[in-house]
Amino acid sequence: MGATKSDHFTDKQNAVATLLKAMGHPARVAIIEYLLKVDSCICGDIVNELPLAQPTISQHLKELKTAGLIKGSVEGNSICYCIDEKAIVKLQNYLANISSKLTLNKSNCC
Amino acid sequence: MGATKSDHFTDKQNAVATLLKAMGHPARVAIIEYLLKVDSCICGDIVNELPLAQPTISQHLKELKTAGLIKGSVEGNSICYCIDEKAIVKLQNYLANISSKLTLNKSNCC
DNA sequence: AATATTTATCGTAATATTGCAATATTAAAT
DNA sequence: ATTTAATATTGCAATATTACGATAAATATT
Repeated sequence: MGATKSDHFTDKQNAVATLLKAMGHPARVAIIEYLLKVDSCICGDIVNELPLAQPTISQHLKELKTAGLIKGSVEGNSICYCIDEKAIVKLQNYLANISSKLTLNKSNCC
Repeated sequence: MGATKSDHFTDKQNAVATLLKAMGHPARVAIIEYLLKVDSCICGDIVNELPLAQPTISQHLKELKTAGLIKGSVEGNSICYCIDEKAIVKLQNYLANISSKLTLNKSNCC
């Protein structure tokens, strides 16, 4: 084996896992942070910012886009990427929900 | 290649990525949700709840534990697992920070 | 002590991910 | 139409992950 058994879990669980996994790599965290830093979605530049080869970054950008964490639109001969706020909010809400349930249940034994 | 170049990124970026990655699998999302559902950290049972073999679950639990998302303590002949609130809060804060910066920068072009 | 129960570890096969060089694609600029 | 610049795709090697059967380790129970 080796393939994740996604069909055994709920759609919600798979959806959340997909988002978390997409962000679960330092290069992709760095990309998100860079997009955040440059404020609006500045085009290009990402390759010069990170210590990775251009094809590698392109691949990471694709993964972030597929997961729905960033959006990209063609802008001249370069491409303009920016964070998709909706995805971030989704994750934020999911974690906030866990967190609030945890603080409610103070019966924790560990 | 194939190994992540963690040494090229900041400690913070690596730390966040590690947490996100640990949660970035449906089985581990399901484990977290189950621990949340049963309120306090009930021991055992996890294997019966999920559609995966016992060694596989044991492995996922280990990953969650290594990442710091859950804590486990021996309780008789079984082991008592529960969510480590600190890790959840860390992720929550990280995403909240991104989110607030995004809503501030309404100069988004996409 | 022997048995049962629970969890961990080992070994291994299947698959996925990461990273990059080489190359292709696309659109702007000359 | 050529050249330049930016991004994507392909192909491939190295490594990591996922999953499970078999087995081990630890503790409870009888």
